[in-house]
Amino acid sequence: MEHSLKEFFDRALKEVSLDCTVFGFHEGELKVLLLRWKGIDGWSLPGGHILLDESVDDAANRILTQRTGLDDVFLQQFYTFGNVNRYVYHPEKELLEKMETTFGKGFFDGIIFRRVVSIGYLALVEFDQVQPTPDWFTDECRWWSLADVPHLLFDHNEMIDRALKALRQRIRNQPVGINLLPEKFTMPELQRLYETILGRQFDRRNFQKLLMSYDILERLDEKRIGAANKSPYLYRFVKEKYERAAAEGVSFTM
Amino acid sequence: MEHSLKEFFDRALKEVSLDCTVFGFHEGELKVLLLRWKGIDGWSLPGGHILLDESVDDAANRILTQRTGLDDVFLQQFYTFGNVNRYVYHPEKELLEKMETTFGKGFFDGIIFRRVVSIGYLALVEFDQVQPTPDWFTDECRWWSLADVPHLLFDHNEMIDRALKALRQRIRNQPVGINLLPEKFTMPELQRLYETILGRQFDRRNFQKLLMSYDILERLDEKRIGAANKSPYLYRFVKEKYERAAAEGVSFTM
DNA sequence: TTTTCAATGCGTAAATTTTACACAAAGAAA
DNA sequence: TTTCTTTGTGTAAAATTTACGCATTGAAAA
Repeated sequence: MEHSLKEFFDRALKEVSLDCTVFGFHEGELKVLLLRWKGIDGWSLPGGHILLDESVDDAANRILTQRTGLDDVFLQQFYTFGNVNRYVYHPEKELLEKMETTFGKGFFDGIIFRRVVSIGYLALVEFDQVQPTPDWFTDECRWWSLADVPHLLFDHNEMIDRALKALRQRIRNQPVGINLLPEKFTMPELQRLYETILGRQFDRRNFQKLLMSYDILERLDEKRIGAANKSPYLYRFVKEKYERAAAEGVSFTM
Repeated sequence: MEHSLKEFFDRALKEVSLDCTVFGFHEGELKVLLLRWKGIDGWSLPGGHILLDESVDDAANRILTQRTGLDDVFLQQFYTFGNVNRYVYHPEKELLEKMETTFGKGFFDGIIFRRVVSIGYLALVEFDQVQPTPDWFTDECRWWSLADVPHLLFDHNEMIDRALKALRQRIRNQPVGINLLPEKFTMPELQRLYETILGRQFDRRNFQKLLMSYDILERLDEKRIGAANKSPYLYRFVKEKYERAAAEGVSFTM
């Protein structure tokens, strides 16, 4: 990493940033990945700036890989945030001062942030596969339940709200489960995922009927054992069929 | 207008721009508003840069008003374009040289465009109400039928493609007609608008049934006379009801 | 070992929504 | 007056979505 921001921004865009809302699904809850900044006491979404020779999509993938250790995940732009007062939640000046305390006087020399527009990306990852990795800028990297998300820096609470709305829209046309669940899962687990994202309950039998009608799932000869009830079958997505469905679009009508 | 770009960019973001795909509906066709640049022989979407004290949405409205003379129109962000090679279609260097020929040597002094990310906006306007107004940068301002759109500067052809896709999606959840049609219109006119946008035909009777079921249209006691056939009734959107429907979302299921 | 309890697997009937379709009437033009 | 094109209207069939019950499984409790 460079010793000064200036060196970094000689290679990157200053007025545009990119923030990822990373969703995971664990113990029947939707979680979001947040970072605690070094030096200042505040949480935010993982984000970063775009290198000059890198497309915005590439930048999103790079940042996500650096942050979660994951590659090749669902990652789509959903909205670009450009309010004048995006920084109002934590005045920039105060923030810069605190960071200079941490990183040393002169850290910001040659750099003036006039204003930053941020491109919001929505990422869906398999919770168990993620290795949250705090970096040079970050003290801590943690999953939060949506309900518990604290007051974040900048406009990042608004970003999460919009990301969730975007997710709710996209789940209706794309078979999103493959991105949030492990390789093998039961039908009730898949249903709980849908119920959690959409905030509604579905009829067990109708849900199974609809999902199977997409012809993207395969029932395995294995069952999940251990619980005090009838053991449910395990399913998995059939990759080729899934990809065709994702391209053509499904319609989740419940 | 400033005499140098530098003066302008002292007050505006350089690395972010904004381009509007402005759709209008005329003679049963979907049209898009394009500009021909002064100095260089090329067409593009109307766009511009964002002032430092102006939100991105405000900038879009300002640019659109300057360009079309219209205020208070449907205007929504749909995608942000950030490929490294966005300018590949018309190499920036060549473009700058031509512009210096037109605007005078030194026009670009103090300004280096490293790279520009552009936020795409979708605008829907009433064709007859628009007064296309070429500005200082622009030789000509003209409506083009979608099928006839020429090869545009930068990635603007791709922008129109994506804007149309976005429009097709949004027409399914928002009663978009009000933005593209004049105050009063006939049911066949409304149907033709939907058919044009979606590129499909609908049954006349089912279309009327569905649109009336939204409870946002009012049939007037007037008819459109003049054509060699039975005179169709005129309809109009009932504003309050329309706004409630737009907020809650309709579902155009055909 | 037996019983209990909670969750799963499976199929059919009812309700709702979407699609298909035909004929009479209006109005300008021939 | 006739012709021609387009509009206004309602109902039946098809498809989709919703509602719902019972037998079975497997761990835990008795």
